[in-house]
Parts: sequence; structure tokens; C-alpha cells
Amino acid sequence: MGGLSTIAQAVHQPRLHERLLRAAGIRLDRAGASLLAKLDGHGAEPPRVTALAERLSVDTPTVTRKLQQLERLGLVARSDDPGDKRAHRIRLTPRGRSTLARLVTARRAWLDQLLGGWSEEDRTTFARLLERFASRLTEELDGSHGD
Amino acid sequence: MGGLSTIAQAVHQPRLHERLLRAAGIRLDRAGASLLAKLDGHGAEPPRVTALAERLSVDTPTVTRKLQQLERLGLVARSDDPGDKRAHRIRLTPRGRSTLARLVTARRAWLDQLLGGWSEEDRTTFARLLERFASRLTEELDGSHGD
DNA sequence: TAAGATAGTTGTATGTCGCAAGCAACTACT
DNA sequence: AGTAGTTGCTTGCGACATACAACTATCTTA
Repeated sequence: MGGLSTIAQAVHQPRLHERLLRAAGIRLDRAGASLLAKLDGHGAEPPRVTALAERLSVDTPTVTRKLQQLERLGLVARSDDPGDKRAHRIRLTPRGRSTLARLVTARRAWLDQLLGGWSEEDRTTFARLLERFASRLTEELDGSHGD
Repeated sequence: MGGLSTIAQAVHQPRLHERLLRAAGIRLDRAGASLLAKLDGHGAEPPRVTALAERLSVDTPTVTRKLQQLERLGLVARSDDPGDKRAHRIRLTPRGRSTLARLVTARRAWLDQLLGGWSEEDRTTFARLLERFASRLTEELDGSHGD
């Protein structure tokens, strides 16, 4: 099952990302893209820096700095947390939302292309197992903070 | 199918890697680990720097520098290419080979743990689809060098 | 044999990330 | 209310990853 490393490596490559994003007319680095993605659709309140760091499994300074960049680019905005003056709520700006939308579309198109010859059944199964594995993995990462 | 990004991200995380390798008693960074893995079992001649760069889909300077580190650590060795004085052949030292073996074992154990509750059938299917996807991806990467 | 290609290295810049340290605000305990 | 401890976020710093450009040595070819 060496495919896992291969895939992780490949999907993470700067080159690939560059190509994909450029094709979509988006100028955004990988970490920025991940962050944007985590800002989407979680119903209630916009998340805080800490919450984002946890979702991404990185530390807060990393998120802080990435947010500063994204803010400069006008893709995210921060508001004060009512009830805790230390905290900020992070949300997508309209521009951020549209960038994210284009990003998602581009990724999907790329995936569709890669899964070109696959049967509908294989695709579905793959998606299901991938999702299951991802959530297991996320659990694992979250669960072992205090190791 | 956002699981793909999640997985790529997770598997690539310094944190995770650190933990995994430390548990296995290995002191090696991610890129080093990837490089070692590509040095294994390809029958004939040991590969050259260029070949490694291609396999890893990174450029040659990256490989050169990583090799210098691995060489200092005594994990790889280089010999002159007979027939081309510019080129070098890169091979694992015994120590490199044993490090790699431990690495592979550690990864497998980690995977087994993650796939804990999975049926045998799901595991097999997942491995198969993952492999298929990985090789498609590799093709894609190789095929688009000259974009 | 000179022109161009190729193998590898070094120089330099950007991005990703962690740990340590710090400040401001919050919470709890007395 | 005051002090101690905790939490949310930021800044300082360093390590790693990787790209592009420029260079040297060697090989290939017309």
C-alpha cells in the first residue's frame, strides 16, 4: 500500500498546485488554499484562530501568519469576538468566497480528469473509503495532541 | 471528495511524521524518508541524481542537497558512473537499508492501526483503488513536464 | 573540433512550519 | 478586589522544502 505516500506526496507538490491554481486563474499558495477551505460552511459562528489551527492540525502562529496574508489579499476578514476581547472571528469576504469556489471547481475538474476511465461504481467506492480514511485520520491527529 | 486534500495534508504533516519516526527510533526528515524509499529495489543499476529527481517529481538541486545530508548521515553512498564521469550512482548503505526497513515497518504499523475497524474486503478494495489512483497520478505528473 | 546538450552543483529566494516568549484578557480562588 | 493561573493571539527565530538561475565538467554530434 505504498500508494498512500505517493498520493500524499503528489497532491502536496508545489508544482501540481501551481499548475492547478494557475489554470484556474487563482494566485494562492497551498497553505492559503487549505485555510480558505476550512473557513467554509460550518453553519454557526465564524471560527476563531485557535479553532482553525485545530482543524488544520497546525499551531496557532502558523494560522496567524497565514491569515495576515489572506487578509492583505482581501480574502478573509476578522471581527472581534463579542464576549472575549482576546479572540477574533474569521470569515471569508465575498472575494474570498468566490476564490474558494473557483478553487473547488478547479480541483473537482482535475479529479474528474484523473478518474477519467473509472466506472461509476469504483468512483463511488473510492470516494466513500477515502472519506472514511480521512475522518479516521483526522480523529487520530486530534486525539493525539497531548502525546 | 474533499477527503483527498485532507489525507494529503495529514500524511504530509511534520507533526505526524515526527511522531511516527520518533516512535520507530528514526531520526530523519520527510524529504529524506521519501528519498530513501525511492532508492529501494529497482533491480538493475543504482539510480542517478536525475533519475531520482524525476521519480520524486522535484528538481535536481533539491535531490543533490538532500543526498548530501543523507550521505553525511551515512545512509547513502555515491559511486562514479562507469562510462559517464559527470554522473553518479546512488545506493543505500547497509545502514540506510536498515533505516528504510524500520521506516517501512513503522508506516505499515501505523496504517494497520488506522485501518483497525475495516473489513478485509474494504482494505483490499481501498488498497487497489489507491494504487490505481496513485499510478494515474504519477503518469499525469510525468506526462506534463513540459507544460 | 566547436556548438550544443546533459549531469551535477552552488547561489538565492519563497513558502511552510514548529517552538519559545510575550502581551492582553479572561477565570478562579481567596 | 487582588493575585495567580489560563487562554487567545501575536511576534521572533530557526529548520526544512523546494523552485529557478547560473555555473562547471563532461559528453555528443555535425
